[in-house]
Amino acid sequence: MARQKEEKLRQVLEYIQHYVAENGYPPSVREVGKSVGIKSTATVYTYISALRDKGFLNKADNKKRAVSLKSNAVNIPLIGTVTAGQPIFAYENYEDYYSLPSEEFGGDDLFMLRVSGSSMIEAGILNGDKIIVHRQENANDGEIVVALVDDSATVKRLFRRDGKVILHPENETMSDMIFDDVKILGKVVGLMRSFRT
Amino acid sequence: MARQKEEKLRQVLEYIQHYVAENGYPPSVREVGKSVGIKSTATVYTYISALRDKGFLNKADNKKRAVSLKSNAVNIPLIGTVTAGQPIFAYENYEDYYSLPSEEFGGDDLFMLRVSGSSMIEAGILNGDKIIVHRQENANDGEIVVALVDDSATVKRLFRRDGKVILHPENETMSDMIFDDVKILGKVVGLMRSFRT
DNA sequence: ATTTTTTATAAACATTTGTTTGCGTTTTTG
DNA sequence: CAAAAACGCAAACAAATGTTTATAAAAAAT
Repeated sequence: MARQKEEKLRQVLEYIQHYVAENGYPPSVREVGKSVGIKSTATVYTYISALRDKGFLNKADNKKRAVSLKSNAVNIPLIGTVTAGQPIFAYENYEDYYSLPSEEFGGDDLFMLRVSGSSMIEAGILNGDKIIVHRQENANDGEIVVALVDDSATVKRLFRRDGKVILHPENETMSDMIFDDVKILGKVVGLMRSFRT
Repeated sequence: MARQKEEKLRQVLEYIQHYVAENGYPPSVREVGKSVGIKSTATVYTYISALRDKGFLNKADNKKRAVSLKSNAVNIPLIGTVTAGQPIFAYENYEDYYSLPSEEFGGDDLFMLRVSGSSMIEAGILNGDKIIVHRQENANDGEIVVALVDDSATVKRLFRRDGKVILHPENETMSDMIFDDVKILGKVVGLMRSFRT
């Protein structure tokens, strides 16, 4: 009966996936059992635990319907407004969620920002674009970063020269900003644009 | 106390959205209450019921954590390769799925394509970008389209002059392509870029 | 100010559901 | 075939959680 188990595990996982897709919330242990043809909740329980141990899903202890699939998507919040004083990751600032494949934008601490202005036009970042930012306090020379200048977030390419920090706009008509120090909010790792109005 | 209610409803809905995005499964009534600052489960219960009645979410009776959001996302397939003979929307060509907010990219018949080449660089469309395309056979003057030229998909701005179709690259170093007729695959409605390797 | 309506609370109740335990059954192993 | 391991089951238990009811507090209306 060694093979049976693998087969059952697959069935259970598949059912959970379907159930979540259909209902928007996870199934209970008993619902899984009924559908897969297992009469004991204990058996289902061990299967689900096994799936968790193998890393196919997440499971919170003692909570009802608290399994979730390891999806290959990350949910990234769009930050409405960056306020200087408050932490970026405060719920109140979340305007929307975007769900993107994690292979591409993987990792934690991601957020999105709406770009205003055309200072990065030559890097292909236009006014109105939404940039995907990895939150970090530092960045390497030449990387595109989001920095806090005058209490608002600005996107520029970062350089360090002679102990100074240079925020370089990719736009011929604009000139570099030079600082002794600058607060970096994160590094730009992606971008999204909509041509709709 | 008339206004309070609307505000609380909004808070509850927002919290549920955040919770689901973070955890993959819905919150319990008590968790909602704790976060929104309502001490009675009964109050939360009425709010959730109200949200269901107003159509903001689905809710199953007597089940734990069985609320689900009315999904506002569209799943858009990334088309691996465009083959001249075969229909674009053949499953075999689907390379991945991207789930994006429908307010922004709403509608059916959307697909994504990977851009190769830099013919649209001045429109902010770079080599390696993924464009979001609405499938349609026609487009208006001045719109950016995906057209089939020599059995492969190309992205250009479309113009019609004197009965001819002009595919105009947004790149100084390249020149227009002029045809009597051209097969249009769709109109570009969005774009996604990843700065990762 | 008084009445009415709305909103919030606490407490109790009813179910669902996660988890554990012990025992039977099947499959594998030697 | 016998022993061991793996698997499944039922039943019971323990929590978490949805739901209802009666009551208090607050806000709005009169």
